[in-house]
Amino acid sequence: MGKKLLYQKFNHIFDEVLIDEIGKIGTISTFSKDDIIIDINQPLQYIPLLLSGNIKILREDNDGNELLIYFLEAGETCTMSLTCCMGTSRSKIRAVAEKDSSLIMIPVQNMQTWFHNNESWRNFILESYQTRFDEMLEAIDNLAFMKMDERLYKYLINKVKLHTSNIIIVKHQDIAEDLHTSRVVISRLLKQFENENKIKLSRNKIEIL
Amino acid sequence: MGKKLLYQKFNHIFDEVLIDEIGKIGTISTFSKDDIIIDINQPLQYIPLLLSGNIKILREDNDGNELLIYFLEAGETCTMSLTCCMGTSRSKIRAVAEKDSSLIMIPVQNMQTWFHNNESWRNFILESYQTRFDEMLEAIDNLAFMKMDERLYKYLINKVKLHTSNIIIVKHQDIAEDLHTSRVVISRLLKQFENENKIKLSRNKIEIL
DNA sequence: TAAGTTTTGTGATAAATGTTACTTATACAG
DNA sequence: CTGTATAAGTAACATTTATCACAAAACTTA
Repeated sequence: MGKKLLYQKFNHIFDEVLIDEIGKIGTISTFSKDDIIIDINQPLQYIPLLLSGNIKILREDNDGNELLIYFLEAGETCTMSLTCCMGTSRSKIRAVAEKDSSLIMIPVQNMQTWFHNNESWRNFILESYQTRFDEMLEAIDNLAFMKMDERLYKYLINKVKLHTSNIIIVKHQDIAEDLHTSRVVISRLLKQFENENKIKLSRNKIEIL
Repeated sequence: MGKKLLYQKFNHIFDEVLIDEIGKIGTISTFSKDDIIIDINQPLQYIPLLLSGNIKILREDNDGNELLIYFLEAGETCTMSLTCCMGTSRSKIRAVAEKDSSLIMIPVQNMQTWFHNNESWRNFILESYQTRFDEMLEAIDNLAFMKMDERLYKYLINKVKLHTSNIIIVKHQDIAEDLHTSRVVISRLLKQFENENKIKLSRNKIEIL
């Protein structure tokens, strides 16, 4: 089942030899919504490829406050902790399942071998870095050039795309944590959006109009 | 002369075959302080390797306001616009010479060939991505978790390291542009640092104590 | 040497965000 | 069905940052 998903999602990225090898070596893992997949400072022994679901990548400050950097989606380039590509031992980010997700975990040792021996893996790694790099640039832009209301609205639009639904189930507190701000600020801005007919609010639920 | 620098800076990173080839194909360019090396939306046809000097990498918002993302230094991994590694046609960042710098420009076509044929180049590219990725994470942390005074102080410390001098020649307006804030805010914070005996101020000059 | 220009510092005010407290509404558990 | 817990909205106030205006000091140019 998982191997089937692997083929389905990656057959246009990896050559068949590599897919077979990944299928043999990799371990399928499933995570429920809100499960921590990788934690900060956790030793990295696997490269996870996302088969289904989606994942949010977070940074943490010295006081334990978090910030969402970007979301990962299935089927797309989904190297999560890019430090693992280099065999660096500990994660600098936290990966949390945004919804129920399944991944195939590949032992890190193979990464280097494939990197030298397999052209499709090399291209995949390079493309993953590039995609992540672009998303980091976007995260920097959001923080440096946007006010909180703009960041919030963009966040809501991203959630809608991710869940392919105009209604997102989320608490104001959760949004505040992702955006590294206070719950009151988020409640105020959301109310303002409602007054501007951009969204409709209910408890635990936001509908983007 | 430039070829000598190339050997000196990169002989422990690249194998000899690659260094020779870079020396043959590459064009040495020199830039003066404040020269624009790569501009935003500029078509990318070369991969620049930094031989000497240092460079600052900037983002720009829709109104033309800039933000410093990170500095590049010579001899270290110095892939500047990582998009060029993928043959992406236009730059998303602006690269400006922080001090007089020299670079060797490699036509982009070779990048892909070497990437598949040369292990030392592959390792170099991978390591460059990783280094830049770490610096982007740091830029995100600075923006999300730090107040302007902390960012400013860190900026000053970085400048000191870059120029290997406790005295940096810079205008308040330039700092304000790098940190994407207003000149008045920077002048006030610097004055406060002086009052706290962290720095000593003169016109066009700051000495870190 | 004087005039002009540039840089810096300060004051006043505004806007954005953060924090604390509290009330109200809604969902959940027994 | 009721009590409790949780989530959301609002008020008041504080802090940080941004903007505008202007004066003073220092540097440059003629």
